[in-house]
Amino acid sequence: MPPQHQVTLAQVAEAAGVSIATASRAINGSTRKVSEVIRARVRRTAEELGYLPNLSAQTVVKGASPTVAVLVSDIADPYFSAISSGIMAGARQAGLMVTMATSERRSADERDMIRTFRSQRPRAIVVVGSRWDEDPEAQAIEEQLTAYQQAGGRVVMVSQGPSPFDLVEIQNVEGARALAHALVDQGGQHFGVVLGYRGLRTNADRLAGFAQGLAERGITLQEETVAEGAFTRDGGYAAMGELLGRDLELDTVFATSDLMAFGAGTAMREAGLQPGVQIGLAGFDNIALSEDVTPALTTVDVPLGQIGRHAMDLALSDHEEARTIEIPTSVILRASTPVR
Amino acid sequence: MPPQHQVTLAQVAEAAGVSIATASRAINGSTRKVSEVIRARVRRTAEELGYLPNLSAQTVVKGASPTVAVLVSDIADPYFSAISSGIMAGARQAGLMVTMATSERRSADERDMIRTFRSQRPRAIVVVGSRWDEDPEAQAIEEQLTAYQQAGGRVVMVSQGPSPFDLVEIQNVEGARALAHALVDQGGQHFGVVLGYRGLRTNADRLAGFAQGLAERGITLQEETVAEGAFTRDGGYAAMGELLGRDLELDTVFATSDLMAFGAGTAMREAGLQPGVQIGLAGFDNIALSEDVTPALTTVDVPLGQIGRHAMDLALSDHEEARTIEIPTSVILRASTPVR
DNA sequence: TTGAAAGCGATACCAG
DNA sequence: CTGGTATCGCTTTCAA
Repeated sequence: MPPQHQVTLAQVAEAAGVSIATASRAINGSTRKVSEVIRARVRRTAEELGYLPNLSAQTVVKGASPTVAVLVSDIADPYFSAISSGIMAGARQAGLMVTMATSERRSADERDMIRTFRSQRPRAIVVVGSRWDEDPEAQAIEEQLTAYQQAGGRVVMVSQGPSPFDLVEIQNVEGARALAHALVDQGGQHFGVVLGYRGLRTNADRLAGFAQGLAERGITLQEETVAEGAFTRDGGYAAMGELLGRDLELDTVFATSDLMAFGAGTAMREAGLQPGVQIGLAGFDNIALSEDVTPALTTVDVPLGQIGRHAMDLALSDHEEARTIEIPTSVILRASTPVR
Repeated sequence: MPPQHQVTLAQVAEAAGVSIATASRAINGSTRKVSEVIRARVRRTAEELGYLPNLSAQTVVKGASPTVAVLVSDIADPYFSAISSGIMAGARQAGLMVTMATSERRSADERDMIRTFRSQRPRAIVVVGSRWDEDPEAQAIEEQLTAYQQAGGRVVMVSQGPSPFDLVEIQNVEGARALAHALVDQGGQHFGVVLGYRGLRTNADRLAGFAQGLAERGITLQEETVAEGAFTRDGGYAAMGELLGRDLELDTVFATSDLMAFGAGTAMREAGLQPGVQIGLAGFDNIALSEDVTPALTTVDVPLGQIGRHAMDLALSDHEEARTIEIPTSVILRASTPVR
């Protein structure tokens, strides 16, 4: 790292003919006990010299940095980028910087990144993304976060509980269940599921909710009509291919994310099936483009931007007990699931 | 900001029975002149005590933080999130943290954010996104960046030149020109353009390239067949609506981004026109979902992830003169533009 | 109100 | 190789 020559507070003080202490107060003075005259003079001098406070120095003495650290699985995924967008908007309003890292869903990396975050002494750490069942790192991660919290930081998880930390919980089970009801009401009878990794709680919940919803309408979801794949567009494509290869009679397919649904839709078309015509297709998340595809995608709305905002609200609010904010989801029927 | 109680190096040193200096060397010692015995003991002690280095303290004395600051227009836009993803991958490899901010294309905010970035003493600042013509803040921004660079930081711009800084330049003109050729070769004759804000250089370039390409095939793009809108999905929808209202005879529409094309496509359908059948539709960027929509979108590929990587390469490489990396673009013909 | 000086946590130079 | 100490830039008592 090249050393960076910068104007320091001492130089400003000197140029303005005041003490460092006074200069400090004039520029960042919490309790403004500086005469207007001096205050103005110092500020003008700082401006002229191009002074910029050294955030790190401030952090060292204050003990915490005006920063919120965000860990997401994959920023290129519209689900995460939409949530991040909400977080960043909230952070900006609060005058905080955002430091961001992507884990690519590798929990060992996740653990390391949280360590690095802690080194930064951020005001809050927000972890966005589903937890894995039987994650060998889970405990280490929780310990890190707990230690951080005990040292005075705030931890916010975005995904699903239970969590000892603040939580923004997405109602995956309820949403999937409502979707199942709606699809049956539309006349669906033979359902398939394009499932993201089962080990990811989000997928497990969406699957369980969907199966439950079907059951409540007297339909049993068969295990052979469920194909698992990566929780990505490509995973959806592959899983749908597998489903097609099984030679089942499906009239409706539920993919556990919109992204997977897009991939699944392409696989359907390649097999000569038009989603929305010969076969129904539904997703989950209601990402921005789901209404622009043809046919527009039936899905479950998850208010992504709001989630980010709520996460920041929790991160900034000052409370003792861990809180949970429930995020309701709602079914959106579009052309990809025709009424039969 | 709540004070955060943390284990300090001094405590580790004390517990391990060595001096602070030795403890420092044992843990971060660049030139490892510490006996293995002591080194191991100190490290073990640090581990036991849960010591985490204070990054800010390190930054104060070293003069720069192990960080790269990234400014993008809008992280929810797949164009920017894909580039960011590349940047973050590169940063991680280099062991750098990423601090990120979104400007929402407001250049006054952009200026302020760059100031804040500078306060952080990052190793590099990467600015992603098209510049505005006649931007009143342009000079202030350039001054900020220049000052930062003179203080030893690296500046990388991602978009278009000319730039006094390192630059990752996307060949917008060439791409649009090649697209025009391809579309004419497919039999297109009456072209319309759904244009993002003209003031944004990216759009101006894409429009100019497209017009030039058409001209080279003997077709003059009429101004009345160009409709301008926000550089977003909604802008594309609105601009296409406007174009449709003008009652022109168009057989092919070029939108200056895929996102705008998606919006335009929806507007077309609402007007009873099937893209890819009655009318051709092409975009620009080749974002992830452009091949999953129906009909798959003809577009110009921009290797988004690579761009982020290249930006990091420039940010990390140590050179005197500003460099430019040209990013080639290539036409991808898909079903949204039928051969006539 | 203002200034002098004691830290904050860590690095690195200089002796030993 | 190890330790003492000046120093980084800034905030914050504590006096004046």
